[in-house]
Amino acid sequence: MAHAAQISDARTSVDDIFDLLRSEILSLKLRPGDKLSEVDMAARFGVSRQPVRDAFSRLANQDLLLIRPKRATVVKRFSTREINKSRFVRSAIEERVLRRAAEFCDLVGAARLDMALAEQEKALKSKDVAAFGKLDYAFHKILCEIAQVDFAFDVIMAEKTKVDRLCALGLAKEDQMPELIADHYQIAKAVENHDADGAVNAGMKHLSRLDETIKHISAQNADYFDPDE
Amino acid sequence: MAHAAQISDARTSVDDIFDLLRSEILSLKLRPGDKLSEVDMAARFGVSRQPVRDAFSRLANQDLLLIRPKRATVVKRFSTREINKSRFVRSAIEERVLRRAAEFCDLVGAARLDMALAEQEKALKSKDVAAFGKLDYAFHKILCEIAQVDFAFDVIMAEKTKVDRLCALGLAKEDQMPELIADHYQIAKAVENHDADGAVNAGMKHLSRLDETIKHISAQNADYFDPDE
DNA sequence: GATGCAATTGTTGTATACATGATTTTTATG
DNA sequence: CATAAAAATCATGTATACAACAATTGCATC
Repeated sequence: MAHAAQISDARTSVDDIFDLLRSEILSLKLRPGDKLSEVDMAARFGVSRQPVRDAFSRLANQDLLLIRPKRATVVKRFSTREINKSRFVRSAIEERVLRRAAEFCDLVGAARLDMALAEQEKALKSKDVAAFGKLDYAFHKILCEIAQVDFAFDVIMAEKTKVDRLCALGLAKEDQMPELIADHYQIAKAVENHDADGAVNAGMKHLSRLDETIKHISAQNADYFDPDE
Repeated sequence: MAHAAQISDARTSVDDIFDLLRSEILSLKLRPGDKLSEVDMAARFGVSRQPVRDAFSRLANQDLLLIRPKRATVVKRFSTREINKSRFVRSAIEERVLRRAAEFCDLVGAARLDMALAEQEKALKSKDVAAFGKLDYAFHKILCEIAQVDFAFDVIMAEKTKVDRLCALGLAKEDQMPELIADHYQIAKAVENHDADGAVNAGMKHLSRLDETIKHISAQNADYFDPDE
């Protein structure tokens, strides 16, 4: 879900504002708790309040903004409940994907995985973190395609996006790349060998790395978290 | 997700319009492909276009409306891809929930399940389909609570809602109640006996009933479906 | 009668003005 | 100086008017 409501090619100013604000929120240029004013944004973009309102509304529907009528609009804080939910969903989905991938992987699929791994190694060598981020997405997408459940990637990406905003707070990703690639290697090889349990084990280990990162970050940035019970 | 953007107690006219239209769409009073006009709705609710616009925007973000700039706004048709996605997600989540429920179920949990089953039997006897619908939701919610993953119910409900709109097209639910309750009984007993595999098997059988219903409906109502490849 | 063009209608997008309520600042008072 | 009430400010909610474009309709023409 959470996608483009307009497939149409006609981009409106609402689309522009929405995209920009979204990226600023996800990259933490706008931080949890920051207040946003419709009139300020309108001035910034040189438009009236109306398009800004629409953009705000969309962002609120994606749980990135909290509109408090008659008070103010703020960037949403992290919620431990939402994080747990996201983690749970992703874990459940990925297990299914990996089991199916191990079942259906053929020579073409194996070749695609190997190629993806090679590109990741290349990104590692040139320490290109941004490129690795994209390759990470691509890797999981390939797994979904091998598993013949393309749509599962929608879900994974949606959940991953939520957590990415949190992880942007974290330490240098550069240091994590070797471990992550090693995980990917293990996953790919298990899938290629039709070893479903092995793939799931490797996948769960892969996901569990996130847990530690999140624990670490949430301890250090309590002010970015919702004070939910 | 798909929740209340406003936790606040101040309900606006946008909230009213949103809730009403949403229920009309989900209950198929408004049918896939139906055109909605902002001015018509505004007149109907006795407000200006603006609140209607906001409500439309929210519904579009929940994939219930499709806003086509400068053209029209229509109730979204069903998409087989979305249905498959929903089915996949729910299946994966429910498996996890059932495994955990079987692991964590204690006497209190067992008692709650038994009580829920009794209420369902009562609804069956009085042929109260509406009541059974709510009890169905409640049953799955109890399972999530026993599994200590309350948040999983959010996901299940979100996915269930999507499919419910489709199933509203279907045959009399009255006839299905006995089977569904029998499923619930099997699930509950397996969970109470800490039989994870048994619970999952029963759960998957339970979900697979939906598949047949959906297949049947989609064959008969092709015009309500997106012409996606 | 069929066809192509033009005017009309209907749709959403945007700008502006005002309403309403929460927040902040100011001011008066003890 | 502390405190409380009142006024000003600032936030979003709503109404109205106009703009831009797509679809439809009607009419003239062949």
